[in-house]
Amino acid sequence: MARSTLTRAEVLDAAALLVRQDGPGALTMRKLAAELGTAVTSIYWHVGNRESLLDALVERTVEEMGALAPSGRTPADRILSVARILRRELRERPHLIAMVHERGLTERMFLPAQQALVHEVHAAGLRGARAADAVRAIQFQTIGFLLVERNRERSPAQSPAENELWDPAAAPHDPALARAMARPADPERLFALSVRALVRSLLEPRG
Amino acid sequence: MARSTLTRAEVLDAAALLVRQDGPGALTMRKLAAELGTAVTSIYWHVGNRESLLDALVERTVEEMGALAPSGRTPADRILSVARILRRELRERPHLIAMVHERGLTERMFLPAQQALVHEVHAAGLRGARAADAVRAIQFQTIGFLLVERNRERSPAQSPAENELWDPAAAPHDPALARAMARPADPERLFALSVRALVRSLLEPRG
DNA sequence: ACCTGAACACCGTTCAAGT
DNA sequence: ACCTGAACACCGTTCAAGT
Repeated sequence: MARSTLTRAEVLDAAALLVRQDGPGALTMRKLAAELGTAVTSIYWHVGNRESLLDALVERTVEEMGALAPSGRTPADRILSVARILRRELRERPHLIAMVHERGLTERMFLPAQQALVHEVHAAGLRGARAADAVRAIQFQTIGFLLVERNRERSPAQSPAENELWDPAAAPHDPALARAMARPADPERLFALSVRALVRSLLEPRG
Repeated sequence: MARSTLTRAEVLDAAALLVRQDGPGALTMRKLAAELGTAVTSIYWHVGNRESLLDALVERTVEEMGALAPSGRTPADRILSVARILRRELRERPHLIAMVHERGLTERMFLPAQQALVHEVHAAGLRGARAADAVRAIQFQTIGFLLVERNRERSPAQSPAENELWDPAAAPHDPALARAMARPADPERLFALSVRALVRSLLEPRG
């Protein structure tokens, strides 16, 4: 009942599964071999070594981020929709995205989104260097936000917790502010609010 | 010519040196022991194990981020100055900051900055929940920007490079835009521009 | 209280040998 | 062309033993 010969694609699939579940640290050549029912060394024949196996997974992830369709009536709305799509896609593949990030391929992964942003910013009337600045500012903000957000989620047991950090004494004249800082942030809301605020300012006439 | 007895502080110093130079991956218990001229196992007596050694380094970094003094005449200027100080501090300790980030302690590290932001946002007239949102939006943007920026620097050999990604055909009606996208971004400028744009919008009356 | 070497269970990788 | 086991050089960690 032996498998037909092992395939590079099979190796990648099994590896992707391990990484999706428990992150790259959980991907061991020996564990992977056990999963596939082969000798460790066969894997080397198909993918070279661990590093290039991970590279191949990253490459696949970058390709998967291809298509995206903005929606909304105004350029500002459509830009927000692009940001939201990015957010959703990234949140579905946290480990793999982190690996893309580590390999410095974030930019290439975001090219489709970047092109959509260029289109919208142009439609909003921005031109030349100012349009390029706006696209980059939005792109940095979106990606940056997601990196921060992901970090927060990964470590739910902050010490000290936010509410310990913000006792009312910290903002003596505005207890409502202190209370608001002590409450956990709603990332979805904060994300939309931030992108909207930045976009409003960038698309403003003059500048 | 034997050393006087080994010290926890000595272990931390030597470890910090290794990490500052080549990142946490370069910190090996055996290498560290060699550096200190002791047996590997002595280190365990002083710091427990590798993980808690790294934790201790991170703790020290968090403490070092303590003081910061905003400057400038308007709240908006002072907020920008806080963001700039953060940027400078973080750029001086890239590896350690990444470790703080990995351990989910970014928030605690940023508490002093957060408090400064609360002060300025309050001075600008914002109150309650709206002030809290503004503080968080600025904080997320600043930290996020730095994470993205750091990632770019760490991997200068993007493939394909930005200028290959942006040939003039990509933005048919605005060659100036295409040229601007093909040029490398100036992070310092983009950072100031982004923070200013976001702050302007957040501090605006109404909202 | 502090340090030591030996040993254990894990890695990634190479290589000569098989079919 | 594909797979194998043995071996190598590295890890972090534990432990009984020293002083």
